[in-house]
Amino acid sequence: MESVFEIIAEPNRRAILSLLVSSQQSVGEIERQLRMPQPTVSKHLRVLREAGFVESTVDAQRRLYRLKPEPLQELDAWLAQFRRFWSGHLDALERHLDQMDQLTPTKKKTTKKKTTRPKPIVIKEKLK
Amino acid sequence: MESVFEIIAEPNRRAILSLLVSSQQSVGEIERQLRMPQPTVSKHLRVLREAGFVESTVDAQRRLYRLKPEPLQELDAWLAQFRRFWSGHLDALERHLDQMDQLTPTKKKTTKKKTTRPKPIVIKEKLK
DNA sequence: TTTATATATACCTTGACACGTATATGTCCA
DNA sequence: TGGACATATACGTGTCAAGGTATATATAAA
Repeated sequence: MESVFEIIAEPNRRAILSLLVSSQQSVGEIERQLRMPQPTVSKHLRVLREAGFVESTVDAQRRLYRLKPEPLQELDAWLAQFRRFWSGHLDALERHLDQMDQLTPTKKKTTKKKTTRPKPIVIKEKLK
Repeated sequence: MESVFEIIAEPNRRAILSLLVSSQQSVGEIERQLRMPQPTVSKHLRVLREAGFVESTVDAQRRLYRLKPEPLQELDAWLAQFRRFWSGHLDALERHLDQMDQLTPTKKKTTKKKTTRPKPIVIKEKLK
């Protein structure tokens, strides 16, 4: 369980991270919101903590976990080398994501209206 | 091997992706540059192909593999939810990355000069 | 101090996947 | 047509991580 990549490969861990993005949570709160057994939550939190994704503070019996930015920024840094590449493929991105929307229906099937999606940010910096 | 995240969890696959970012490569070229056995390369390429990370064209006996942007963009999209969060922690990022530099010595230990690093891009768009 | 609540950890089992070795498939060239 | 070259796949093996169940630790509350 070395790399950032292996850590986020686990869906439950990603769920925990996404949950913590809004605010810090106790183990019990995570447990309830994600409907996973308490030992599972604790074990994943341990992995996340040891990898630097989260940190915790003690509040009586509770432990409050909150997000730490560095590992995710590291992931972002890795991804940077590809941004230059895909800047030439923005149209393909639109098609791909719109297709994802089709496959994951949101509310009800109304008339297909053109999805307004924020333009991706293209980074132009020079990469080694 | 469902998700994008599991695909890139494997170091050799990440190496292949990084290699393909410059230009398309044949299996043999990848094999030589990354010094991994040919079946290993082929198997990883298969995984990458089935997950949409790469595509190949036939050139006589060779197969030329090139990058496709969509899955990596999907990863980028997932990461987006955290950017707003870490925009308040830019200083911590600097410290973290500079620390990484320390641990991975580049040329020789000269006097510590302030590393010039391009400012991270902060995305201000609204996220659900 | 007992009991309840909150969290962490130990142990076991299972399954997935990465690797190595061998071989199959396919294309070029002599 | 028969090898040489390039790539893909099949099979057996070992490792490792995730889950379940049980239990340990620690703090609050009665």
